[in-house]
Amino acid sequence: MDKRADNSNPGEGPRNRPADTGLRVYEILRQQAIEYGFRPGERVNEVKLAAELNVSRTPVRAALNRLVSEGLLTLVPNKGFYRQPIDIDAIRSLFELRGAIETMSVRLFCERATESDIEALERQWQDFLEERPKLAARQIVEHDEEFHEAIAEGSRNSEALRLLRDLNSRIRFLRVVALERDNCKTVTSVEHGQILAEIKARNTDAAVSLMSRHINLMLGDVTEIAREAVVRIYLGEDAIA
Amino acid sequence: MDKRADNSNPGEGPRNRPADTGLRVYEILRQQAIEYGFRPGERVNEVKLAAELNVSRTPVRAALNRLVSEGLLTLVPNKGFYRQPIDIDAIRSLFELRGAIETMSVRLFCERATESDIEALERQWQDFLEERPKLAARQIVEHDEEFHEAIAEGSRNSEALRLLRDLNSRIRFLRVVALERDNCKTVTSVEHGQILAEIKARNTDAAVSLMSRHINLMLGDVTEIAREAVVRIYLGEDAIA
DNA sequence: ACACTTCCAAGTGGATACACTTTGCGGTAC
DNA sequence: GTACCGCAAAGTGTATCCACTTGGAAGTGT
Repeated sequence: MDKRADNSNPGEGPRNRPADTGLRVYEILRQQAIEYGFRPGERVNEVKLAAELNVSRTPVRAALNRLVSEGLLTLVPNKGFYRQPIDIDAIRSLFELRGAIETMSVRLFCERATESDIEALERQWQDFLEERPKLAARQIVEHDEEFHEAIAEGSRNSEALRLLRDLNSRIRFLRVVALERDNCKTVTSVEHGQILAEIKARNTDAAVSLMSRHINLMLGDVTEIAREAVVRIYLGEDAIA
Repeated sequence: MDKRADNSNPGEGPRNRPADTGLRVYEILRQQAIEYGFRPGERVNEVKLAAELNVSRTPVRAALNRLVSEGLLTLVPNKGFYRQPIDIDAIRSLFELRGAIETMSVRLFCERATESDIEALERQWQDFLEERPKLAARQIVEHDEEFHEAIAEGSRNSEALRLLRDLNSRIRFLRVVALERDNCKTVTSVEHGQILAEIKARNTDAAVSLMSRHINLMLGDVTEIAREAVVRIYLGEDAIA
């Protein structure tokens, strides 16, 4: 049976564009991996995935291969792909690494950003301030990521930006969990305001040290956060309540 | 025709272990990409590669997909895989990024390394000192990478180590070219010695600033190095002489 | 009852088949 | 001579097929 959608009838319709199923599958699986739709340590069943997505195993395998290089999965020969387990050391490493990237970024941003870069950053920050009360934890984290990624972008270092996006997606789940656990008591936006002020004054060192503190705040709680995350993964959303 | 090796005759031989062709192909192609066996910007022909390696397109595509996520290739839908072009800004970004990782690593190394970590590092450095005169540029670069990777390892940050290895392989070619151009005038090992001394004294700040200088040395010449690299890629080894 | 072997189902890894897209070349109309 | 059309070769993207590995359940002997 042809698994492809029902537009096999001739005459009209946008026709099959098989070329983009690859991208589509990749994005779905990436999202699923990030959100721990695959449980940590769990084996990923290619056949089942292919069936769920109504495609063959080929694009599934292509996507999984890429996710291996992104650090989300591992591949055990003759066994298959496994979601990377939650490893406290690895998580700590990721947060530390993010700290190093961000401090570099803010330093370079101070040196290289144009006035309009700074204006854009400030506008983004103010929009966030307004919207924040209405937002769920996950959206707050995403906005936070955008702020930091904007800085990385203004730092004119394309590789740092790329890496930061990677790191962010790998720790997003944990940050959301942490934020929900704290009942959103985190003061992200205030600190962003302070950093912004120093950036505007081009006080590189002050901005860098603020950023460093801002990022490393979470390092102490990594173990607790990871524990909470495991609960969430295995018991679902409402386990917290 | 069956492309597999001639051990199809029954009775003996280690039999086909088709499982590891995937890994083999991946490593070969990765090496080839790193060394610019694929020219920058060039399209990678899957069929030709598969034929050269005597495998089908499947493992080739798997490897290429992973190399996309490693930043060595890009994928253009319906066109194919392309070797990432040599882009001055991207290269500068990579060197900057490496600087950030290395300074973090040496800082954490000073804080976390055991005495035996330090002893091992020193032994490694001295071995390098002895061998260095006999070594070609490429081997020198590889030894240099090992020194820095040992520091990253001692910093107890697995992700930084992983990333550093990635970055190193992506800039290795350029570093080899730079070293050959300079007629090996670079004073890597002396600087390594200085860094080592500060590490042994656990002078974190001094070690960090030495490292920072050590890494950023090359940043100024990036444009020149890239130009030289292009010559090498297109004209072969002896173009320099 | 327990250990050992055998065999089968599930699943991965690789090869091949096939559909679609791109591209360059040659022919034709103007 | 030039612009356009169409066709065919080359090559990518997906599906399917087959070989091999793994793991476990059922069966057998002690």
